[in-house]
Amino acid sequence: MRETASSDALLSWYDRHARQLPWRVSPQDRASGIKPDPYRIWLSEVMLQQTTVAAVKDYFLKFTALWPTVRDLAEADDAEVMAAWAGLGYYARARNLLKCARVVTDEHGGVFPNDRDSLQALPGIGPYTSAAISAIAFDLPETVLDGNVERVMSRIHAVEAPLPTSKPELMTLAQALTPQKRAGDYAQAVMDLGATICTPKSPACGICPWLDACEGREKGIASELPRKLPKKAKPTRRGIAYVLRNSDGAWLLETRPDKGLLGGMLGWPGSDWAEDPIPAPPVSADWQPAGMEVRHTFTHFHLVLNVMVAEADLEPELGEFIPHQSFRPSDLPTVMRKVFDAAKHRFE
DNA sequence: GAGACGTGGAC
DNA sequence: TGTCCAAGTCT
Repeated sequence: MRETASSDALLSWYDRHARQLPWRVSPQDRASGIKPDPYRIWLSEVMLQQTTVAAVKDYFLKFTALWPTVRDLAEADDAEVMAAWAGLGYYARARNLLKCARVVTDEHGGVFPNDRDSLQALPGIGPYTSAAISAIAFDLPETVLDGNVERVMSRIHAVEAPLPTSKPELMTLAQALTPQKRAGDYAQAVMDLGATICTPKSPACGICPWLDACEGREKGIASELPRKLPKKAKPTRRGIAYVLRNSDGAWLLETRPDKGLLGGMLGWPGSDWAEDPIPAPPVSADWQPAGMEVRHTFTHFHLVLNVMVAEADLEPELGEFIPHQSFRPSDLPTVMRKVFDAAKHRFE
């Protein structure tokens, strides 16, 4: 006879096995009355959207060191924030992060609202993040439904319908398990379970606190769940990137338009990215191939970039020369950093 | 509601 | 090398 999954069983496991994370208040500290800082919870949740804990840690520490409060972040320069986010991906998050910090500072007196609807009205905060902040920062009994919770719910209830069709059903199941007390600990507990025990491949069912309640395990299909609709194949696009240095050693870069791919980020001038790109050098110069092409895969296409290099002092129509001293490759999104790595040996 | 939107690590 | 995936949101 299968047992019933209980939030108490999971909370008991969490009390012993909670991960220590830079933004987290441990269950023991919570019990002694320590409350999380909503700013840090919000920042961590935005960074964690579609991003691994390992990748987020250093960025979180850097951001909180540079901007300790939401007001500090609201007053920051856009370019500095985008540069600090470089490498973390999904750059709309950084643009919305700044918008959100400024709305919270200007319209909410620098205090994050503590209800879901107000939170979800803020830029970059959707259904998941509003629930996560409500639960983790304010201990409100909201139900978080992220990829972890979807996987855990689909397994313990053996939901065989594929995502995203099954999402409403998984939400109903998740809500039924959400306790009224210790909502913040519970939300983090179920996500920790998904991240450390109930993993996508080879789940560690033997040490799962919900082992005896898991219908997927009983049926022997836990590791196959959740089922997902097949993905579409990625097309390959091509492009040309132009790396130009002037006689002062400055590099020609441009800030990309806010909308679209790598929006708001620094990058090398280039052609369009298409099946058959049209060359578009930023200035007339003696362009030479760098000798290496750059390969990079985005979420929905593969990119092969031809890298061209030149030295010239002509004033370009687009972009600006960034002085040698203030140019940091780490300020670039990864694909643009790869372009620099492919080009730089030609300037040595 | 389906597609756009990044990256690095695991296998 | 290729595929999958990770605390989603926006349009």
